[in-house]
Amino acid sequence: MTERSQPGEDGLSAPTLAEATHARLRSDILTGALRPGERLKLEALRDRYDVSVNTLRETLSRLVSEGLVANQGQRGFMVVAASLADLRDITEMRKLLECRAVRLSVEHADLEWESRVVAAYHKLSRIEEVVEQDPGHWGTQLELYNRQFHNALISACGSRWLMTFHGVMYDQSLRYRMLAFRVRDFPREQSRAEHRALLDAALARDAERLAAIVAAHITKGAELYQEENLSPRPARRGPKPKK
Amino acid sequence: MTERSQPGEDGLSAPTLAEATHARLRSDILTGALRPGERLKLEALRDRYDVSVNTLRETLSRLVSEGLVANQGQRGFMVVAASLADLRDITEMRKLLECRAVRLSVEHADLEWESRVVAAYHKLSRIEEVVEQDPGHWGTQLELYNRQFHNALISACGSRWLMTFHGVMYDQSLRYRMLAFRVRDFPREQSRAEHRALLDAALARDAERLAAIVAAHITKGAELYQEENLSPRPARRGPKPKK
DNA sequence: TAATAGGTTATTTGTGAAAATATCCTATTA
DNA sequence: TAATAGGATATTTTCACAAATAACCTATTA
Repeated sequence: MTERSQPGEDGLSAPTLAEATHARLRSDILTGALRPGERLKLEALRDRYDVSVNTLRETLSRLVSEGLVANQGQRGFMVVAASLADLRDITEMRKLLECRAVRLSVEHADLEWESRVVAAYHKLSRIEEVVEQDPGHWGTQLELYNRQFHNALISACGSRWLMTFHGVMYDQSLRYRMLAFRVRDFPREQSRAEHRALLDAALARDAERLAAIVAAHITKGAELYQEENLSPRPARRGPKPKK
Repeated sequence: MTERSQPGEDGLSAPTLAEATHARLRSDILTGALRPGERLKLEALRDRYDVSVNTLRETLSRLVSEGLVANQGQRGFMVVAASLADLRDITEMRKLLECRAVRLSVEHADLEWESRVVAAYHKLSRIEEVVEQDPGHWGTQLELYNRQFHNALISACGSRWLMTFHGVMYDQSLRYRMLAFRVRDFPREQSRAEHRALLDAALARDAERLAAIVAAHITKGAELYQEENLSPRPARRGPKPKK
């Protein structure tokens, strides 16, 4: 067996192997290392992640509930397919949730919230500068700070469920963003300007303006991805699609 | 080993034991047979459901993602606690989602949708009559038809994710309803009147009115449950709460 | 040549038991 | 008496292997 992780390095690391595997698989799906529609054979995954089949099964079951893996009956697991219709659905849903959340956040705003927003913006802004000059290499770090900024904006909404559902939608949209990453370059300048506008609106505690910018930001973000590298069939080799 | 289920009785029954167990556990949590905060020891569950520990683990992991079970670290699983704050959160969330969904449904309305709504209302209405005279015995059937009616109302919204999230919130609110079932009698007449109003508004395709009634319906439903039989601690017997 | 039946392989599903970890009880000491 | 250390028990976590099922290939027939 592989050695267990350090007993509590940062106090928050997941001590169980199953949780660690869950995070790894999830990450591999979100980054596109595991492509949409790809079949997830247990033995192959066992080799790749070096854990037992049962642990994988537990992990995959959780990912099914999170909408990242599909399970159809007795024919195993696969990465959920990607489609333009799905992307549209996710985009609309994320707009609904995030707009509502920022409105609530402004309602309940306090100094703590403001500070979190400012701090998150600072990190994001800095990494954006770095990426500007060395694109490609710091992509994942930028994505992390991007998420943390959006999370900070809604962090005072006071609804655990709203945060949860928003997180799911953010993950889903992130996957589509990652799938398109290699094809088109992201319009960084425009994105930076919008983040700045979000910060300003938040500090001004202008809920309407904030929600409007959020909606526009999300819409624009989603418009970039066309169906170019979404679908790829998992390469069914059997000539028997069964009717 | 226990025998497997019939190979496809109604064409929709889950063929795998894990899925069946998932449904059973989920049902037991929603009906309150497993109380909030109750510790879910694997061996005890193994006896109760007659499946192996691994299958249970898979099942429980899925329920964690669905927000019905909590998992804290290496200390096993438990039914998620219930609280008034959580109920309020769920109620607001369900209002947001269901109102949006009925509005979209009216937008995309067609004859198929209308028929589904009418059919679901008919079933619900009939079982309501039955329950009126023999309360208590047909409770679960009423809950089933209630859910199907609400599902029919939003079934034309065109958003898979909206349906999914609404389903989660409906489950959660159902759990609270079931927890309060033994204490207070449900105001059946008022509920019936509201269902009738929902049907009328749907057939009139009046989105605004429909959304307004939905919001009121959900709010009233949630106001009934006070914190009487929510919390019950799982009876920690160890005197060492560790700081 | 197309289609089907049979057997073979690949994959999933489920079980029991071992290792790791937490919890609990008891006795010893200050 | 209170508190701590040590060992015993209970529980979770993980694995390796067996049964059940689906996928695949080949040969035989119409």
